[in-house]
Amino acid sequence: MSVHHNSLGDCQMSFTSVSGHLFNYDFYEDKRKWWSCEPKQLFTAPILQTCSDQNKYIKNTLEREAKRCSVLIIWTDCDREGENIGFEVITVCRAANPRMNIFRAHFSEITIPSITRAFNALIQPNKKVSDAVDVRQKLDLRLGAAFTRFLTLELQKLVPNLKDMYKLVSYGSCQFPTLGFVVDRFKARENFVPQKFWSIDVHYTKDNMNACFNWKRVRVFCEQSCLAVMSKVMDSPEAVVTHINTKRRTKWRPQPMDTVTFERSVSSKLKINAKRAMTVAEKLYTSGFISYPRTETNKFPPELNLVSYCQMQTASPIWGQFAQRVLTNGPNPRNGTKSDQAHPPIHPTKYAPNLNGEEKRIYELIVRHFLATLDKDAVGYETAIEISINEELFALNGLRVEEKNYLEIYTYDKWTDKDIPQFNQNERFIPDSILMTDGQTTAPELLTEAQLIALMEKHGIGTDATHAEHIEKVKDRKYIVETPDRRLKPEGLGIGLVDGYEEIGYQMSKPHLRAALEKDLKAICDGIKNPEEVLNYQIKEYEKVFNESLRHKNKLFEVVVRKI
DNA sequence: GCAAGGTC
Repeated sequence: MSVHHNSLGDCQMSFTSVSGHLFNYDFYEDKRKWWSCEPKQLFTAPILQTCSDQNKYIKNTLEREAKRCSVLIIWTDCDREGENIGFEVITVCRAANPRMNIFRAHFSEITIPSITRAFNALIQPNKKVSDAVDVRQKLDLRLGAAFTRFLTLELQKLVPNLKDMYKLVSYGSCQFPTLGFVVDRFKARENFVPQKFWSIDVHYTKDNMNACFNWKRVRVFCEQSCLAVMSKVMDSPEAVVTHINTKRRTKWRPQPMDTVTFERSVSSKLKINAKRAMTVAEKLYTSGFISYPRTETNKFPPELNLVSYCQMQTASPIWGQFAQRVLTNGPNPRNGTKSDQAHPPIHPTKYAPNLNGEEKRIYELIVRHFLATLDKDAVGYETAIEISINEELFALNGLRVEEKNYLEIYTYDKWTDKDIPQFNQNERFIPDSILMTDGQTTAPELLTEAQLIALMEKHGIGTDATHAEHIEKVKDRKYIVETPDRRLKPEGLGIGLVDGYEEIGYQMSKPHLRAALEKDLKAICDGIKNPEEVLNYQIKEYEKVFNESLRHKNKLFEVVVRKI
């Protein structure tokens, strides 16, 4: 937004917009061809900012408007990338009109109170935050280009028909850790050694119900000790009820939906991939049916008019009555604690009765989730019975769901009654049977997409907008595949790359490197570290890895080639 | 033919 006046009182304003970053870093022309230089040179080769043809129109608009205005107010998202985009706008406008006064609006959602508040409390743009993004951009470009060219070209030398199988072998600071998570789980599964265990179950039929009491020690890994307990129990097999305890239990309704929750829910509950989920969400957003789908916020801002969004849903023949009930009792959101200071949680913004297919299912999930967050937790009563047989303890748990509440709308969650017979304190009985059982521990399953996204978020790999893309990329590179039961399995090339780097002593596929960078970026934002120093340090560290890859390239690629 | 981050 630019203001055509010296003060912010009585003035004319003009609004214009950008669409993501205006500029992108790239190497100069002489280094863009893959064979133009040694990949190693890309660590130090000069780089420049380029503006795509599409973005040139936006740039022209900014320049034109800047010339007519005396004040510039930046209203980009109030997150790290948003601050950087703000500075791209500032650079363009200042070049067109050096006398401009520049301000930054700080707002966390687009509601009238929030916008008004931001306008009345304009601040200065934060260069430090923007600098941190510059460091990330430059580093990602240099590392990505250098390692990707190196890996691809070297491997092509060794495997002449590589091109038929893999169009390129890439490295990226997010791709590799994403791959690493998948490989880690695969290896945990491969290397898993099952362990035998033993347990004891007590069966007793009462009130026409077969009750199975579980051993309080759950299980032991030694057959002899289980046999010892078994013989003690059989010596005097009368059970006495030692405790009866009934407790109120609640099952919590979901928290407002952020992007990661959205992707994970769609992936696990609707069996639709995260990438596809985001594409559909994008479409629902641009059609006006849902709010902005890329958000890290899981609490509703007080200014958001939940009542009106709820009201819209009362038109539905399926969940209209539920929406009405939410309105009567609340709405009563179960807020989380995360906020990206840029967007509210994902919520429906319009009733959409005419959707079909995946759009319909995804919209329905968003609405059901939204209404569920505004309702009440489910309430149940858990009865725990404890019995003692010759001093050995066994337990039986029953559940009675008293109020389903949010579960009525959030049909993806299940919480069902478990009926058990009535018992009295000190009641004695002879069990129908006391059985020693055995089993063995089972290997962890391969990762699901939902689990992988959770890991990425936990370790700071990628952003809300990019998790799904990174997963898609490592699939596209043939580092991993999706199994028929929707689990992620590494392929030979993926395992080879991870092992190859470990072989020469670098954990390129572990999340620590990216996490360390994130920490440095935070330090730049907080003014503790200098951006140039961080950049130089990071480049040097990766250059070391690169040089070692060169020095040990035989060893590195020997491992890779063996696996493909 | 490279990255990751915006966004459509």
